[in-house]
Amino acid sequence: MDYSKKIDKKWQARWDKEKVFNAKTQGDRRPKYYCLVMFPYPSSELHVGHARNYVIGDAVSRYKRMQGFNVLSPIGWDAFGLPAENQAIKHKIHPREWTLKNIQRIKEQLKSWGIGYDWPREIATCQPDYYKWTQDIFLKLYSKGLAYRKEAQVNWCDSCKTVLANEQVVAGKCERCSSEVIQKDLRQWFFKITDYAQRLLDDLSLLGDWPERVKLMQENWIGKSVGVEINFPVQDSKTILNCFTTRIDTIFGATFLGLSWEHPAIAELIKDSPNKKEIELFIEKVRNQPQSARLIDSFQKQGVFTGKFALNPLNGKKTPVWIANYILPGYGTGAIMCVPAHDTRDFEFAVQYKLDIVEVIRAKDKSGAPKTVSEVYEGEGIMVNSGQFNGLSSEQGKEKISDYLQENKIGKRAVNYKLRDWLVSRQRYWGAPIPIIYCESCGEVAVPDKDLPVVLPEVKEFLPTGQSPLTYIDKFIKTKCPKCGKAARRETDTMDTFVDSSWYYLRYISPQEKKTAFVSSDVNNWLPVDQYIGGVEHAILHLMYSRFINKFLMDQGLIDFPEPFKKLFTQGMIVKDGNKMSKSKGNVVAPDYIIDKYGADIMRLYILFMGPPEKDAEWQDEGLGGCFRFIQRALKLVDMLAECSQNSQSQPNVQEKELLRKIHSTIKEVTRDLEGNFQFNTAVSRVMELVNQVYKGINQATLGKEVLGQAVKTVFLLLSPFTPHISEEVNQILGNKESIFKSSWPLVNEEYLKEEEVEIAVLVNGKVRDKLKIDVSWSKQEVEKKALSLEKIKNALQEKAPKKTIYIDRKIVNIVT
RNA sequence: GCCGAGGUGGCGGAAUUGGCAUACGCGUCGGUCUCAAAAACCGAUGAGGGCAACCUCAUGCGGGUUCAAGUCCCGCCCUCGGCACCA
Repeated sequence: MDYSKKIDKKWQARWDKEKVFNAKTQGDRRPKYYCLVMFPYPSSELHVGHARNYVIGDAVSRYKRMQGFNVLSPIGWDAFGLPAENQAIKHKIHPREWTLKNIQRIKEQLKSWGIGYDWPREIATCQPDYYKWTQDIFLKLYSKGLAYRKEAQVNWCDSCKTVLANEQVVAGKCERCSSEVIQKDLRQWFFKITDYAQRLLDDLSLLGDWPERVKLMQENWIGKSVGVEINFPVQDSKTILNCFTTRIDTIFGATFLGLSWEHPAIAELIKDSPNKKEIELFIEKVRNQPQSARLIDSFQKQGVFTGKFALNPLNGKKTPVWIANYILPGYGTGAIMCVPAHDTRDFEFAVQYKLDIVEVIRAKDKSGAPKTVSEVYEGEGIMVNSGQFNGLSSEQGKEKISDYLQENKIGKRAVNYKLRDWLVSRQRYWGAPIPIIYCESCGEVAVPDKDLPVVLPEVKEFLPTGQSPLTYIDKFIKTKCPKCGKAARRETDTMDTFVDSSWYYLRYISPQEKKTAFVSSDVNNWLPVDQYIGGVEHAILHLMYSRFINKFLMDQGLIDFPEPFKKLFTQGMIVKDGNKMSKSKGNVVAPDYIIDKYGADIMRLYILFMGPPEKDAEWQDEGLGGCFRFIQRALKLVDMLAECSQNSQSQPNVQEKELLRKIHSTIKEVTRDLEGNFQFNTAVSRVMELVNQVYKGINQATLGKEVLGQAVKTVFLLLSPFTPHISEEVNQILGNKESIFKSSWPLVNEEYLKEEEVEIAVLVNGKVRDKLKIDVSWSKQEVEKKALSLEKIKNALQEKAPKKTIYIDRKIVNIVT
């Protein structure tokens, strides 16, 4: 038989008609399995790199279906947001049009690859019946004080003309357009994700089936530090400087205090200073420095003395207060105690401005104050020059001093996180409007539930100006206050796309639901997602936001599971010529020509076969040819089977026995590959081996119809998650009426795996010298005796007497002299 | 700088977790078919040496443990990813 595109179309239509992929969320007795792929962002058509995600997801869901699970595999569109809007502007069309066009195109692509989705559950985040509920979740957060507006220094991309979340700034540049991100003081909307920092950290331990590296990335991003806050009173002033430190054991070495340039106490400290002008100039200079300037190695530590001294609360020592450019305003209290002897950053600063350096922690092999940066000891040790705490270890010192601070009310134990609140407002058009109204007399008012959704109005101009385009739509802005009925105006910012995608996996369960975002009881039955599949680029952004929203919804009693995604698989990128595929590099591999030349199954097979799915892989067109030849070879067996007239004997002959063993060992290994961490590449190669062995038997004309039939059937059953169209066709040719995906995954018959005779390696002093066929019933002594009688072994031994022999059952025998 | 992943033929990559390194595929070479080419099929293919049977050396480098190491331990080198003055 030949494989042609007709076969693809034929089976795609059949699957649709027979609703093979439409799950019943209620009343199905089979165990549920929710297989979710990260939904596509429709800003352009898909290439083979994208295809990997969907092909893997499809292979998993088809496999699980054959294993007897009630599988849910939905799809939708992450359809709001900057990339679509930017593309639309570039092509001079409305973002909606652009997006819907792409959705149409991608849908065709996914269908032509035979990816089996539950299409009636399709959702798009840009549709009012979806974003109504995004707004609803916003208001739920708002009512709990977890969505709030504040004036803050925020990341601003001047090319995209909008603010960005911390997570969307990569090395000081905009994640989307790579232009320099600057800091602006703006009034913006935030989600209080920091309230969940500890739980987001703790619950990583519930995620046993997540890749370790993703959990580590989240852990680092949350960045928990345990320490103390300590008060330094300033001389001749009412000001008290509160510093956070994780190394309170070094307090006696604090020779100066450092303030960030935004510290609120600065104005008070310098108000009478003769150098006021100079200090203000310095602050202005630092404030205007771009973020990326701090990332380069040559970044110069600079500072200015305030003229004030603070008193060390432990020894009363006078400590100069400086303002320094290396102290971050957004972390801790924005003020630190600086210990140059035990912190390289403080050391560099101290050297530059000739400040004191006092050793207070003695390392095993070092002593004395450091003279160069490399001598700075940052580890723990024994406390010295530390008054009553001398002789304690750092660990004991931390405890003792923390107690001392609490008792004397000059400080307290404290915890800090690097995680910042999630900035969710955007000054752009293509997003869900933030459902808030401003009233002169009532202030900030939530849009009542009955008025949702706040529909995104049609506009003609959506070019970014730094103001949301909605600002110019009078009809949209002008409204009435829901509380007092007076004239009021609407919030004009839209929400970050990551808000849309932080809950979509809940909507799939009841996508048409009109009364609520999701039906709790159904969601509780179907979630958490059993298998989530997507790119590692979402390790922090989407996956952290979703975990946060999930926890929030649990706290509201709306769902009963703490984590949304039980198991996570992050597939590697497909690269071409060593580079990520991109239009600008001109190295995009579009799937159309592959489908045209070879058909969908060959592309699917190659994508799965090209390498371990979690690793990056280099696309090579030649690899497709290999998969094509393999399928041709396998299909030829179907014809050979039809023509085979050789009836099997009642007892299988030697080759048939071997083939039966191979069939069942292949089932066993392929199943193990799929059950483990989706080792599709080895699964495919094992089926290739099986086919190779069938050919050996056929060439020797030793295979009867019965065994050959079993082999052919097994080959295509095992391949069916990977090459579904071909497998369906063969399944039909073999006389089955039902879809192969309604049949069950083959089972191993252990009987066939039993061997009477095996070949083992015979080693002399660890080196293989010969092979030996043994009967599995033989004892060690018998094997040893046989091995010693081999010519090659005698030669290798050269008359030396064996000292001992190691026999590993059915594997090797090693003779040691 | 800190954290993580990895380094195996000409290439993509296997190796049941300490037990026959290089499965499977690509590529290359040789053969069959053909006027010829392509396709297809069959065979060979880690490196070096030898007429040969065979021998020696090979999993980034250097040590170690073991009857046995790609796999375990110690010390380096290199590549890729994340974070980046977080006190």
